[in-house]
Amino acid sequence: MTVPSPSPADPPYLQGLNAPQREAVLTTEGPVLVLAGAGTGKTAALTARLAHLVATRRAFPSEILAVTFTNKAAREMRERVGRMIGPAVEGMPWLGTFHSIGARMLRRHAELVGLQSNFTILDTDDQLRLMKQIIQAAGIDEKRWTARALAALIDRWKNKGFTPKDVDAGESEAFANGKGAEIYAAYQDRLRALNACDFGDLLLHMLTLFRTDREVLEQYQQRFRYIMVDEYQDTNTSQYLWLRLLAQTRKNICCVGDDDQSIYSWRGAEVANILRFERDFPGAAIIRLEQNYRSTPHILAAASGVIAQNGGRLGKTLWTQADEGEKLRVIGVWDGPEEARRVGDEIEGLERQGVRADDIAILVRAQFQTREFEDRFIQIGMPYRIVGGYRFYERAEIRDALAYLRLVNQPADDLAFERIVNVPKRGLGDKAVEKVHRLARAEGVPLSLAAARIVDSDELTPQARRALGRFIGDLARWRDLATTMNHADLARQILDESGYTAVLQAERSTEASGRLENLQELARAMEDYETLGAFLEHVSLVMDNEGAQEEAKVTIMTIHAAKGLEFDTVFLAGWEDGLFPSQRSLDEGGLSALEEERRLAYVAITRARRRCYILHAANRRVYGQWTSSIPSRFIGELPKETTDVETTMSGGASLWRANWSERDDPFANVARGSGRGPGWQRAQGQFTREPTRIVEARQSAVSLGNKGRDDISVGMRIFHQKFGYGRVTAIEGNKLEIDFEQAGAKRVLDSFVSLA
DNA sequence: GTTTTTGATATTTTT
DNA sequence: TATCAAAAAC
Repeated sequence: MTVPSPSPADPPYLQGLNAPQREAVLTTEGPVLVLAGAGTGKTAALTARLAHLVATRRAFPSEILAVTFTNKAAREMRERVGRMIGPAVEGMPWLGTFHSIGARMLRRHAELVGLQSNFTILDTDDQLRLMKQIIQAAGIDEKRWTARALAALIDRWKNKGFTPKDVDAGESEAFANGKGAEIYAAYQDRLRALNACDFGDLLLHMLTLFRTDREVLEQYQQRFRYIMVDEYQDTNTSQYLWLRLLAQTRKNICCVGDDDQSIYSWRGAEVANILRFERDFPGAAIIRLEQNYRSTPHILAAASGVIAQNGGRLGKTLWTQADEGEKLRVIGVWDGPEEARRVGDEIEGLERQGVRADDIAILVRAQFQTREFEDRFIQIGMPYRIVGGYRFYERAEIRDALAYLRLVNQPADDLAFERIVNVPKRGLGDKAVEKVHRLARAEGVPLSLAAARIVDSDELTPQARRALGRFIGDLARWRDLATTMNHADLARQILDESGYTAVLQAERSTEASGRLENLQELARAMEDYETLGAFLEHVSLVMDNEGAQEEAKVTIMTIHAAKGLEFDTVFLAGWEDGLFPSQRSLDEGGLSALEEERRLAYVAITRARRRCYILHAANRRVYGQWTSSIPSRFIGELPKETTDVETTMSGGASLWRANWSERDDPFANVARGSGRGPGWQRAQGQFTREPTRIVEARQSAVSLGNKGRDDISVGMRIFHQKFGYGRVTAIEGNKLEIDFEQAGAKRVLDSFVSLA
């Protein structure tokens, strides 16, 4: 296809796009694969394409299926398309994540798979608790086959598009004493009885329907004139089959992705899907977006140098018109704390040069690495933000409150019932709940119904009977109120009348007051939704909540969480063999696991616009044990001319090297011999060393401190934002040593505490 | 029925 | 080293 050159007559959505981007927009008919490298304006092309389809009346907005993986990506696309085509974007019900679209479809056809349309969407936590019950019922050794492992197994099957019938005997044999498929079937039966489904089901149920019910499939094939898929490299088999069925008749499917950024294979993503696109859709147009608008040539060269070590790539050559910029800096330090200190120092230096904290990110391989930085930043008073960790809707108090609401919304939700039947404590222990369980099983009814019946009998002790009766009565009343009352107010009333708030108020700790605030925030968030059902759906599908971004902060997060983001300055911490690439990927998984780690390295480097620091430490504490390690092999793959290497160890490179020299390392010969064997790094790990020098360094830093405030003295009780209440045990300049009631002994800056 | 003690167990986590 | 869940003690 010939690509029109830019002209003033271009519609607005084409302006500012380069030639390949235009081609991606204008090639509307037939299958299209857009290979979009990091920072090549993928989203711009995708949204313009959507606008183009609507503007040229090729399809109504409601006839376009546009799927993403994250809510964030979906939201962003909706906003950008809205800016181009105006309010017509409101009529795009089929722009969303795989799961939200799957849920929307499934609610319309729920009865065809044996569910009611108000089914509950279970999260991982519910899933696990359910699995535990099934394991017990099946009489399987819980130690050998944990609920976690079996849930993961079923997840994997669902990702592959397997229903219990499709699990072949060989695979079933290998798990849970050959009961794999049986457990899977039992799990599905339970879900149906609970009128619930898990994340995998949102796709799998629809896939099954598409396969078995021609009418349903044709209805959607007819409707979707055009299909667009973002991050195609992350699709799993079930999603792939789902898409292929939908695209079968019209074949207007446009997939955008980057095989080099496939980092979710452990979540079921199949890079193969993108690699074989041409075979699946013969005659597909392949468009490469290779002009990078994000990073400097040095950063691109470094990223390319690393990813070039991988085999089986579709291959892209990123280029840029940007100025050369700074080289990457590879910094070797003695240990984890020094790494954090060093990064803190660099950031302070950058801020003095006018770099804003929002433009800086620290990316780590694993969540536990964030702690070292958190400790340091609290100490020096640097504002930071940790992305990931617990999310709002995963907090215990929120999940409790949600369980109440779920039970009001859907009486058959046994998992919700179990969660809160004795929360807050109302004297209904295992014994009482067990009786309700038995009755429910015997009569084949939900727990809440069984509970209502058992209250009318003399099965329970008078105390339990009274408590359960009250609970059931409350539930009935709330359900009644739900028909008339605004649901946010209902939530507040439920929390009050159940005694949940009272218990927290009685607790009087910082934690408890935080929880109360969270609950208030929950009720407030409910006001944004039309119905209780709509709110619960939102919660199930959107596990994150965006808190308002107040002040400029440095962001600390995992590389996985950083995918799709960009920052001026990026610090990549912990580039050591065994941590990154992870020990797991070195021990098992073979070449493909290592290559995924390498793609992760590629993603990490390409997050940087202008400056990229890579750090590695000689010693690190892992699970409380000091472990020494060598720089990541990925550092060796960085092209020499793009990097500056330095080490901050006072002893210089010799000391650094001494750490694994033959002089005191019994495994040195193994190490030098193979250098690549999977086992030797672990052997290296046995060799530990206590870094006494660090303690001295800390003390000297303290003595340099300012003179501090004069309203605090030893023995005073103070309050700290993060650590709560504590007593001052020592003062050194502006630094305080405090014995916190909750957090134990910590060293903090005096400006961060207030008098209690 | 609730609280304390022990003990095993640890990546990445879009939905 | 922390955490979280199951077992034991209260």
